[in-house]
Amino acid sequence: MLDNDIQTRLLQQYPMLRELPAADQAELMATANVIHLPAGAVVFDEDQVCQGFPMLLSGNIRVIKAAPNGRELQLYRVMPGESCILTSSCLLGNTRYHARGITEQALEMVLLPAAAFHALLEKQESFRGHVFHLFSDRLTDLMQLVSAVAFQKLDQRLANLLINKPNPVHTTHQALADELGSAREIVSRLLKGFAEQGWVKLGREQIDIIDAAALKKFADL
Amino acid sequence: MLDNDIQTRLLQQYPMLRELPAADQAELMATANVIHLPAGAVVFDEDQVCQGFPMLLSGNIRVIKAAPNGRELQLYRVMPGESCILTSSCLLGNTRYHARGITEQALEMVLLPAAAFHALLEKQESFRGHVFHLFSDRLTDLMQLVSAVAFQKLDQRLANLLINKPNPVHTTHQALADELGSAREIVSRLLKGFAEQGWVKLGREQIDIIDAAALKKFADL
DNA sequence: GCTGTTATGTGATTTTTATCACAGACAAGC
DNA sequence: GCTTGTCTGTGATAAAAATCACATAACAGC
Repeated sequence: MLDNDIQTRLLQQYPMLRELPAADQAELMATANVIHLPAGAVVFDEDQVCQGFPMLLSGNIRVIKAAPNGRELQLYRVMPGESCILTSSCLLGNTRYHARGITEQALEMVLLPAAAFHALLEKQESFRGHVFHLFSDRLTDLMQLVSAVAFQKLDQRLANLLINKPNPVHTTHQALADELGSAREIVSRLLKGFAEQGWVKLGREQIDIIDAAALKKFADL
Repeated sequence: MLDNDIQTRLLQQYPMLRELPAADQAELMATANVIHLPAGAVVFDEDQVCQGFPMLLSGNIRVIKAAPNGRELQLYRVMPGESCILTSSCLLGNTRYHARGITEQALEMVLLPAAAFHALLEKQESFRGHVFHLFSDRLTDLMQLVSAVAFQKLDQRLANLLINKPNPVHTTHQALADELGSAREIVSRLLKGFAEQGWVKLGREQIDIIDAAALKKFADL
């Protein structure tokens, strides 16, 4: 059972829930539960069964594919208000997870149990539409990812990654490598190259983007 | 309007349609149309709007991402009885295609117009379930693809590709390269390596797999 | 048979990415 | 201050893939 504060915030992040008939909304609030996780926690992992449909209130989840040798590749991030295509897929197809979800910052989320999710999906056209729209958006991202990994050089992918982050980029080279599915040294060297071009300025856990236009141009060369 | 022969074959390939109420089934048969395409035809392309939901009777579609430099990568194949996740996604999210679909052999398919697709999805739980199950399966494939492209070496991916095709593999090195997103020369050389190991025997447009077990072992090393 | 087309083999070379092995730099805590 | 741990820079190599440039081989149609 969700308390009042949580309910308010849930409706703020997922306004589609407001469109539910009062009874359904009440039932949702009664059957869902809140989950708190610290940063770096594993939300779900490869081959695990899916527990329910997550709706994020704060924090976010990095969904990654881990390679046996310790390298990883980020598939996408789930932010508050968004949905996790993998979870939807598991729930719809009754399959297991094929990736790992890790909290980036401390996470607060409402988990709608599988049965309730299915019931809502069945009854409520608006809910369904919303879920599938999110689903479709994410698939588009995944396609771009495949194409980038297959055809683009790492330097272009890195440039693209940088310009899609808020300007002084506050992160480590290792974290960037993990998003790209590569190794830290490579990222360091490529960044050095960018710095020599005058496109960025490097600092500890910080990258200042000086010439975003040049980066952009380089990224989709 | 579909003729009787087509209707019969459609129901054979997509038995889920039998579960529809007679009226809905009749309407579907009335609004859908048959499309014939020769081998190598473009069924849909990047940035195109989605026309409807395809159901294949014979032939198949290769769904690929094309790189600007002429290289390509196969995302998946659609066979009779299956559905195209990209099309579903476009229809659900009202977005455009993000890949290209090309017929491999001559194609015969029934196209359910977008409006009819949405109506069925709305009304018929069984239809919905089926569509989403296929959706989910395909997503799993896509995840495996991302992970393979990101982490596996080409020789392993090639080995894996070979053992998943009917034995004597009848295809060209270029076609294999296109499936893998690589270049023909590389595939030729790797195949030569396999032949030297005694795993395959090479011929023109034909690869005989002699030691599938060894290939398999090598593939998921 | 000859001819054009498509498929394959292969050497030489370059580019890109990965790996290993440290050295230095910076920050936080004592 | 010093110590410890994390982050970054960098050289040396190696490995994997891509690219270029042809040579040969097989087949298809006259």
